This record gives sequence, structure tokens and C-alpha cells, in this order.
Amino acid sequence: YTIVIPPPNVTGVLHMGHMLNNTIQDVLIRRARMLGFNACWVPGTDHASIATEAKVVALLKEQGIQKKDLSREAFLNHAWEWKNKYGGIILKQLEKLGASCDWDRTKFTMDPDMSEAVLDTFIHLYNKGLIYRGVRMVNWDPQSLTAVSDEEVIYKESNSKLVYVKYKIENSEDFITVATTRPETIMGDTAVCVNPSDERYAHLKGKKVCVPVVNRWVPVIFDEYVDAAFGTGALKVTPAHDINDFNLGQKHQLPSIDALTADGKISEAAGAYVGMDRFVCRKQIIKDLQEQGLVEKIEDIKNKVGHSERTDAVIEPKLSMQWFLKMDEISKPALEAVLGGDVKLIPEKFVNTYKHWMENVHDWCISRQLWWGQRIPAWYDNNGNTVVSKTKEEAFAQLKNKNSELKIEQIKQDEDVLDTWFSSWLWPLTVFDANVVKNGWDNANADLKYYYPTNDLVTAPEILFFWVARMIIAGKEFTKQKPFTNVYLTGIVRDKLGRKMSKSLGNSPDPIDLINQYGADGVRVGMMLCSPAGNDLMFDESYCEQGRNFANKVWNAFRLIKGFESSNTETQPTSSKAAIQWFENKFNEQLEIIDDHYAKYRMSDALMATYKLVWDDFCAWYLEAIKPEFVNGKSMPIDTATLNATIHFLEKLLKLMHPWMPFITEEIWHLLEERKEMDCVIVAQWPTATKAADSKLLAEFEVCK
RNA sequence: GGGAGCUUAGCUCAGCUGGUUCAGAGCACCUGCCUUACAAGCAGGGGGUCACUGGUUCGAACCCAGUAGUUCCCACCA
Repeated sequence: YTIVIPPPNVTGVLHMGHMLNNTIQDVLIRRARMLGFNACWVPGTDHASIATEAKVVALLKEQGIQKKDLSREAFLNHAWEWKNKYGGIILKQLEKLGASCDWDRTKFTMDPDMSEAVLDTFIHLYNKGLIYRGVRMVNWDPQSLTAVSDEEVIYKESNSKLVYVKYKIENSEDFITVATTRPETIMGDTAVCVNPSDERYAHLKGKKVCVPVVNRWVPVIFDEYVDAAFGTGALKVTPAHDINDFNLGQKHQLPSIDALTADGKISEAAGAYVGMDRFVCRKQIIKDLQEQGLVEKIEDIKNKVGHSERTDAVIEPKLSMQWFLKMDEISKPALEAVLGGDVKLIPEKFVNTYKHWMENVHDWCISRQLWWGQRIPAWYDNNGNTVVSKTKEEAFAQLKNKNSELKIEQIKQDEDVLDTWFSSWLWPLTVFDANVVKNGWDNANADLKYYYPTNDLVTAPEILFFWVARMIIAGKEFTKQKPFTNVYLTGIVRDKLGRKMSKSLGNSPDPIDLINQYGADGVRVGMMLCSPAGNDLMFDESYCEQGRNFANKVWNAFRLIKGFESSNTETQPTSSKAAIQWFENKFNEQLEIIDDHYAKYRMSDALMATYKLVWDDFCAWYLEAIKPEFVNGKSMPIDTATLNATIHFLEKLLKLMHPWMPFITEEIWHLLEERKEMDCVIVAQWPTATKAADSKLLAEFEVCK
């Protein structure tokens, strides 16, 4: 029974999402261990290129150092220094939560062997013809100066101005008015487009219009794409700065003028406002156009603007040279794996979402303009030749075949690194055998053959495509097998008002503070009490309070039992005998229910059933029934048979509680009796029903209550 | 614009194949209790038109249709 951890960002700190996620994994792994499986939970961290690089850049900035003033090597030294200093924090925090990982197996996605596997993967897929390089419209983050994937763009509703700008028509005193929210890209216009069925503009066929500011003449083109009902029904076409305009440009063979620089300023090519920030320019250009009488009107409009998930900067669609992985063929086995039930998504409702995405999957832009990460193993000579290989020497040998004059100093490696997900999609494979890509499944090491495929993956639905789907793809590609059988998708942790917990809102409690306040067991129980599978959970600290109260109750029950004075001479009261018989049946009945909840991954139900068995049935009824009488201010001794039965029950209950509350159960386990060295509840055997519950007896007891 | 889900007690949620576990649980609330395991507790108690409307059925929280509200995913609006 194996779980691989979704590796948290190496420089991150524990947040509520991790807490939920890892508590569930720990409950699963602890129970599996008690069921007698060789339970293996592999921990580790992710290098998270964009997030980590951004942090390092910010740290250096505080010290007065600019990234651009550093060499690649110097920057990476700083990054590693940072990683070595802070990289262990989150794992220590997981330990504090009680996560029973196989800590000796801890991996990092940029360990040398892990990185090598990433390069092997790139080379393998390149040689298979699945990786290509090309100019595409990508989502450009002008702050971190890198392309980001579609999935890393967050569209936010925002209030914008729709500016109606007049373009002069050729050989006429008339104007055509276009509506735009991005007047600062006017300098990049290479056409104006209208719908061919729009009669208002039929007379413009073959005409040219004049782009304001730069006074350049561009053609009027006709395309169904334009919605005649929006704005004026006329669209300015800026192929370099909008994906739709780019497509129009391709279709109508328009030139493309890149009017912006990588860091979001107006470029030389624009021919005006050069060097001005894009947002400053927007305001300025509106003002200038108004002065020239070229603004017809300005409307307020709500539209969605893409922001970078990592830096929150406004994303700029930008043409650039990137590496891509073809997804259509390689993703097919991964789609079938889920549709065919080979990989189960829990809850099932995510199958639809998965299917929809996998059927409409785009090629994956895998290059990032960063330094922190695995550098793309592509090499270029001075003649436009490209080869892909792991070392410079191999690359040189290959390039030499194409270019015999070449000297090794003349070849250059690609400057970009690979997307972080391009390493984490290998995670369930490479944590066991980093050579599997190179050697193939048939030559995989014993570890991988033993542990793979893993059993359960516990993660957030947000990364179903980023990560889960891609792991299935990689698993199928490199081993012909699924990487895991069950994917448990947790909800999103929200506050009690239903807002997503986030740093900026400041509504997220620090998990470590919660642990200090309520104990790790209390927080774990609190978390799991409010976490139905796949539904978001409205977290409130009062759940932790409930968890702590439960731990306290268990402790008090233990104190009572520990305080019993036993006596061989006492005879067992019939009431005690009846209570023992009843509780044994009750236990068996509830155990079956609890096991069933686990089997269906109904975690909070399994916990609640355990909670009620302990509190209501054991403490409130059973213990009250067998508790010896009080005579003359002194508790009477208890007969040995009842005491032994009670201790036995408590041990069985400790086992049931252990996955949820590892700390207190282990402590009580050892205080209850002298134990041999390896006799710990963590490795104790999960109870089995000694016999089927006697429902008649249970019903009779209900009446007696 | 396309798709999926959700709506049951004040809150968070169970309720599986339509019918004697069908109206439930935990928390919160109210009323008593500092009774030698436990006031972080104990004993008792109140509380729901199962979103709304209609349909199918001998029978509907459950099946069907529509409406409203809500959440999420995808596409992305110049």
C-alpha cells in the first residue's frame, strides 16, 4: 500500500490546504499499516520554479541585488542557498502534524537523479517527435518575464473603459469607429475587421483606413469572427497582442507589429510612446486622442482580465519562441484509464470535468524563461541547427555532423528551463527509480516494481489537469501502467463565510498556531469532521475545539480505567456481564460500519462513527454501567474479569482512533500497560469483528436504556 | 456563451435500490446540575413546508420537467 505525497513547494510553509490533504493521507496510511500492509508514504518537495525564483528575486532585491546583474551561475547559487536554508521547514511542519511518512525516502524534484530523469524525458519525447519548438501566442507574465501556461492564468472580472476611436477612411472625410479596451496597442494595428454581412460597412471593401497616432494605412478586412452587435461592429486587429487577432492575422496574412517589450513597456517597433509603461500609456493615449478629436465616446464595461497566478501581474498575450509537447496522441491512454475505471476519481463527478479537458487538450508549452529548474537540453550552433542531448560534448558531436567547421565554444544551450510540472508529472515513478525513463520499465529497479502503481493519490481538484492527468499520461507512456488506482480529490478550505482562504484576505489561520492551541490530534479531528469528499469545507476553529474536547474525553476515560482498583475476590455483577456482552456486540456492529465508510473514502463519516462509538457507547453507557459503586466516600474495587474486559475494549478503541489521533492514542497505549519494545499502536493490528453483531441483543439494550 | 454540481434544523452535513433505521447526526441553542474520570463535563429539552412549482406513482427528501438561488469547470467578449 503506497501513497506518494503531492510535493509541496520547497520554500513554502504549511497552509490549511496542506493540513487537510496530509491529514487524509496520514489517516489512510496509518490504517493501511494497521491492516497489515507494507505501507509506504513517500514525502518530498517540489522546486516550483516560478514561485521559488520569484521569492529569491525578491530576497535579493531587499539586499539591493538585481537579478539582471547576476550571472546564471551566481543566481543559482543564491537559489540553492535559499533552498538549503528553508527547504526543510515544511517537512518539519508535516512531522509536527503527525505525518507518518517514510522520511528516509524524502525526495526533491531537483535532486540530481530527479533532474536527470527530466532531461531523459525531454530527450525521449523529442526523439519520438512529440516535442517541437515554435512561435506561438503565449500568456506572458511581464513581471516574472516568462511564459506561463493557460492553467496559470486567472481571469478576474474588472471594470474597464471601452474607448471608441475614430479611424479616418481613405479618400474620404468619413471615419470608421472601433471600440477597444486596449488603446495602447493601437500602434500594433495592422487591419480593421468587420463582419461581411454587416451592411453598415459594405462600402469599405478594398478601402484602407488610417491608424491614429502613427498615421499608418491599414486594410479593412471582412471576417465572420466579428460580432456586429458589439461596440460599433468594427474591430481593430492587433495580431501581436491578442490571440483572436493573431488568428485573424494568420488567416488574412496580416503583418504583425510587436508594440510591447517583454516587461510591458511600449517598444521601439511601436513608433510612439516608446519606453512608456503599458498602463501609463493607455491613459496618455486616450488623452491625446481626445485632444485630436478622435475619441467618439468612452463607456464603462466589465470584462475579464487575465492575471498571473504567481505574480498577479496582468498577463500579456505575446508572440514568442517556446517549446511545446504535442498532447493529442500521448493523452489518449490517460483518458481511457479514467473513463474505463482503471483509475478512479473520488468523487466521481470529476470524471466529466476530466473527460472534457482531455478531449480538448492543447499542446503543452513546457518552456519557462527562468533559471531555477531543469535547463532545456537543446543546443544551437551558429548556423541555425538544433540538437537535443544531455551534455555539451554529445551535442557538439551531433552538430559537427551538420556543420563541420563548428568549434565547441560556438554552441549554445537553450536559456530556458522546463515547466515545473514537466518534472512533477514523473513524481510517482522517479521517487522510486529515477532511471526508469532511460532504462525502460522492463529494467526498472526492484523498488519501482514493488511499489508501482501506487494506491491512493490525495490532492486538490485544482490540479487535476496540471498534475494528476499528466502523471497518468507519463505513467502510461513510460510504464504502460497507471500511476495510482484511486484519486481522492479534497475540497477547498474556505472560511466560515465561504471565502477561499488566502494570504491576501488574511482569513487563513496558521496551522502551527492551531496545533499549539488545540494539539495536533485536536486539529486533525477538527479538520476531518468538516471534510466531505470533494466538497469544499467551511472551516471554523470551533471544529478544532470539538477535536480537542474529544481528545480530552478520551484522556479522562483512560484516567478512570487506570484508577480502578482490581480485586480477585469481587464477583462480577450481572449488570457488568451484560454491559460487556452488549459493548462487544456494539463494537462489532460499528466496526463494520466504520470499515465500510473507509472503503468508500467517506472520511468524515468514518470519524463520526468512531467518535460516537467512543463517546456515547463506551464512555456514556458502558463505563457508567461497569463503574463500581461508591461507598463511604470511597470507590469499591472492580472485579478482575470486568477490568480486563474494559482494558481490552479500550485497546481496541485506541486502535480505531489511532489514524485520526496518533499522539494521544500512542501515549495512552503505553501508559495503559507495560509494553514490549515494538508493541506500539501505530503497528498494532486493526480490529476485526470476532463475530457478527447480535442485533437482537443490541435492540434489547436500547429498551433498557 | 457551453458544461457539471449543489439547495434537508441556527451552522456543517448524512440520508445508498422510492416504502418500519424516514425526517437523522455532530456542533450551536434552552433548562437543570461544580454528583470524586471528565463543566473541554453530565442529565433532560426545543427546533425542519427536505429551495419553489408541477408531473409520474398506491406511496416522493429520493424519479421526471420547469423556475429561482448558489458553487465550480471550460471558452473567453474586442
